Amino acid sequence: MKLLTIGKVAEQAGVGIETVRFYEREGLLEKPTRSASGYRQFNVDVVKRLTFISRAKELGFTLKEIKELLSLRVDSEICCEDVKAKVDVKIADIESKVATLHKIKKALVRLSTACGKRKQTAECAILEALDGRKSTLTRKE
Amino acid sequence: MKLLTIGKVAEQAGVGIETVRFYEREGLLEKPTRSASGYRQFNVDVVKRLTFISRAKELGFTLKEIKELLSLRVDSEICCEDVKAKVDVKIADIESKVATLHKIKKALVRLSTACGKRKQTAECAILEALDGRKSTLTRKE
DNA sequence: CTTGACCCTGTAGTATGGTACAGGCTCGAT
DNA sequence: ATCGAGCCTGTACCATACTACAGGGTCAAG
Repeated sequence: MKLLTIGKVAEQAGVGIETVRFYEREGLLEKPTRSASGYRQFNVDVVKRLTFISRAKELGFTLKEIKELLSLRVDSEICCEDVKAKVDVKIADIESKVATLHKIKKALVRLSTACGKRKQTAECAILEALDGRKSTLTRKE
Repeated sequence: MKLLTIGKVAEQAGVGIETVRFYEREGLLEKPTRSASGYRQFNVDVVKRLTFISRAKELGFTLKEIKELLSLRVDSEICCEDVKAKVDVKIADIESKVATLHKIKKALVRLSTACGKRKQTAECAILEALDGRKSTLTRKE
């Protein structure tokens, strides 16, 4: 089992060293073991976790939500019914996000194809895309 | 053409009054006309714009990116080639987001169905979902 | 055995996206 | 005419998610 220093982990995950320490403080990464001199010794799989966090952030999940997503796995060995309920909420969340993205994309595609053909039709396409529908995303209180 | 006060606009869009003023300052909403006494007079379509901003935010777009998305429509009458290029970048962006969401969703579905059946198989599903793929999302520098 | 790259803790500062006053004017119903 | 709800500007503050020191210890190559 290979152990990495914080610098290696950060580099491989494409994040800053301070960010790794920050995530550790915030409980998104579990506390690593320490060398005799106090250096953090990370397991390689932390890189994967960091990558996941970065992606999830790009998708509009907050660190709090990401922490929940990540904890689903750990908790799943404890109380399965609860976890299933939580997971299903997240799934609905994601489906809603995907649906909204599809609408925006459709509007953009319309804009793109209209470009250079009939300019007038493209007007307001983006705004119209989401017209009238109420968001079903769970509120971040 | 109906004009609305800031309070009405905020209420109808489900955001705070301060938020509307903030977006105006940041250039996400164009400066509304003013009444003799200085009250803002918003056109009804601002509600739509505000709703769009809220949704887009949930999808991980920054206000800066949202501003760009919204400006695509206005600019489209000015320089079409440029706009098309920008729009196409946004489309690729969205496709990448959707793809990542699908992966996370798949992992969650796996977790959900595994729940209560074979507990062991669900382990790490979420992390494995995104393993090894590099994000193609455009960086927010 | 030194020197430079790397690590430690702790604290402070930054950017983003709001949110909350303070202090004051306005509008409309009574 | 007056009183409360609503609007104005301006400034200050907040949470989130980092980012950047300061001041000091560690490790390994030469």
